[in-house]
Amino acid sequence: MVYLPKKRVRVVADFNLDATLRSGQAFCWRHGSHGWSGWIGDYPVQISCRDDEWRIRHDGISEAALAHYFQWQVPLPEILSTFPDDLALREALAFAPGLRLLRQPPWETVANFICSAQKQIVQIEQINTRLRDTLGVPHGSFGRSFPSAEQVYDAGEQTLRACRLGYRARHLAEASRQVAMGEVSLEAIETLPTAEARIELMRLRGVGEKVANCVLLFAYGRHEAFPVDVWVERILRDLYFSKKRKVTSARLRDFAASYFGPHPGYAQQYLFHWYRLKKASSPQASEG
DNA sequence: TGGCAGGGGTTGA
DNA sequence: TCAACCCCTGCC
Repeated sequence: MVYLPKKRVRVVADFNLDATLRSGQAFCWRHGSHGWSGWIGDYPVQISCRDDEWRIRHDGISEAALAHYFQWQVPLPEILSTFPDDLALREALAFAPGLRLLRQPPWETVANFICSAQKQIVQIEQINTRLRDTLGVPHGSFGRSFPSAEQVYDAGEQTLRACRLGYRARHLAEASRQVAMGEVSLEAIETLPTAEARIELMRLRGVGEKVANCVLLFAYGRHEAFPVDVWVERILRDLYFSKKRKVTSARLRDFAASYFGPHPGYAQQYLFHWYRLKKASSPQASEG
């Protein structure tokens, strides 16, 4: 265990670190006996919670950057109060109170979700680690930060295949080139309306509608983005539709856009986390 | 211990 | 609309 300097101890209301980091939105955090270790951009960070007090060790990251990443300034109760009052959401909220959507670095988020195609969370975490170990910049004995688009582009597809990305290597190599060459500006996307931002992201190789929505939600803070993957499809069909009738994916998307209010992305994160960890593993899972 | 099915998607025909 | 794409895990 490598310890970073302890520079800050602070208390944050309505913040559930475990649920936030286990909910499948970030892949650079690892839990150990001393809490969570991970990265915020190029900065290694260690966090634990004891006696309702957050103990944060880091190496130079600003307080503003910490708050931005964890979205501590977001009025969570106000957002949750906009959710429709149904049984599933009530259970999901009770299961993980204080779960927050992160604001992760755009390039790292794009790369992670390009690699996520047909992968389980554990496997995405392994790929994230291999990309860091192979291509990232060393930060003392703590490890390596996530490689930039330029570093991934320089590495080339064969190196990415050696990181066991499989067919995703070609996608990530090409996407890194598009970003490194400035064909797609991840900075400019920040200022675009969500619909235009989605189209711009989907110009990247390996980025379809689902990945684009993940990036919009987890990197750009667009709570209106609603990624529909096989889990979310499963959840919506199970909880909100009759199992006897076939429901198309397009119908599910329309339903989500109109049903969950102004923050559907937040709602899906609570449902996803709850359903994946609790409901799917319970004997009643198929009873709906 | 090895074979097999399937997984948090995208692309291109 | 559908096959192809790679690798890993769980199951038998």
